[in-house]
Amino acid sequence: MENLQIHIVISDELYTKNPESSELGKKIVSRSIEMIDELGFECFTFKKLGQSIGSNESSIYRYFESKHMLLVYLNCWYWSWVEYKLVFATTNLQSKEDKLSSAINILTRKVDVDNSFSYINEVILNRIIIAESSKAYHTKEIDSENEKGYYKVYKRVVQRVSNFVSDMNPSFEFPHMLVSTVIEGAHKQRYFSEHLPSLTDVKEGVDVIVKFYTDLVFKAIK
Amino acid sequence: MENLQIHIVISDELYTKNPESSELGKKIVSRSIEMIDELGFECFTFKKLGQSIGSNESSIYRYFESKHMLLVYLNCWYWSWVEYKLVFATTNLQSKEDKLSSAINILTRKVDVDNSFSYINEVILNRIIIAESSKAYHTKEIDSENEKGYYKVYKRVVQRVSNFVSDMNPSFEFPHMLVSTVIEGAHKQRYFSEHLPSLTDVKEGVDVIVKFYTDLVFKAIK
DNA sequence: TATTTTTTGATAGTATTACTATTATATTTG
DNA sequence: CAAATATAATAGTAATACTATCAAAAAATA
Repeated sequence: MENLQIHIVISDELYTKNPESSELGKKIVSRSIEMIDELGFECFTFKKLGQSIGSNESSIYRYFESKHMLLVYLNCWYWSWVEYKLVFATTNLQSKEDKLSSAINILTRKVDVDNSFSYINEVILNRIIIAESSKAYHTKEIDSENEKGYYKVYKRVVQRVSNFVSDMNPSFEFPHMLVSTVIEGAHKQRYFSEHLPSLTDVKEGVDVIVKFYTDLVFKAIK
Repeated sequence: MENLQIHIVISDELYTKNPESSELGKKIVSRSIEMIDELGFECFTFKKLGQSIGSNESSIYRYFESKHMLLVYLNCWYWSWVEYKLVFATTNLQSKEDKLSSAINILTRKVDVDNSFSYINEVILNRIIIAESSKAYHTKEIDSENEKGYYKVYKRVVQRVSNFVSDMNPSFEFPHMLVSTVIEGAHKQRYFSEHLPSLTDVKEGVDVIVKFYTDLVFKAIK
């Protein structure tokens, strides 16, 4: 893919000070992605992050209210990026089948390097979204946070692909369920294939996840 | 369902002292289910649990090493109970279709009261499994804990239903992926329907989740 | 260039968590 | 009734997830 220097804009409700507005802010985001991946979300702390980037804990709190909000921010960044990929890949496609299968491909494939967004490593970000993102919304605050719009990008991605499903088969009753099942399922399968492989049918070397979910969708809506 | 007083046996690696061996132990389990549901796993602590059951924090630690291990225990109890339901519902069924659709029904339906297990409320337990169980295995310790067998019951449930899938269509390549997608998907859809309804197509009153996943499976393996 | 404003760093402090350790007191069992 | 076991009470620890304050550095502006 080309190196378009595109900018992903994140709603200012998700941060206290925009991390894109300074070098320190970008360092906080990029290093936090690496550290959450290395340590897991539970063991990751702002203190450790500060030490690792040669900055102070209190400075990080000036960008993000809490590590929870940082995870919400990363989640939003990730889905904005997926949405961009999705729109980019499906615009100008003529056939409805191609649009849908291209969308499923984007949602279920293994993420590879994208140099359009310099300070964020999408491969690692994808790994932490798979492993940790559910901790952002499996909390007692989900309803109030949803009202504040924290998850609207994710919902928009589901809506876009649901529209492709409905375009193919307008009488199919469950497009949103199908699409959210595919997205969440593909993530789970990648996690399982690494840690609980008997819950999958992934063979070494071959990436069957895209194929599995593509077949599933096209058969479901037939 | 009949009131068979059946006993679910949990591997002794999951507790320090068997909670079924005393009144206090049973109280710990039953009240912890309620409290995790009320407070969420993050805000639930052994101290609060102790206060609530009129017992001491240190006494609870004598049964469970940590609140993480308690969650693993509850997870295991839940899947052992599902496995029992599954075997009970499918034994003696003659047709392969009936076996599979009965299994999908067990895995995706809304749980209702079961008085066979006196001190555990399965309705609430189901709710916390949906909302909190992923926190048990989305940790950095997953691989070592999997080796210790903490997730073997869940894997056995997936295996059993995968066998039904393979019985129906021996050439279907991805039975485990299909079954784990259905189980995880149905849980997610129940969570979404309550908190992020735009990710689903659930209408008030009607339970479409069972129908959706049943259709999905039968179309997938055709 | 000087001054003001903004940003960052350093330090200290708090309440809570997730435990461990010790000892005393009940309760059960032989 | 004695011995063993289970539970309760209390204290203590290191770490977490912050907040508050103030000084120093850097950037913006006059």
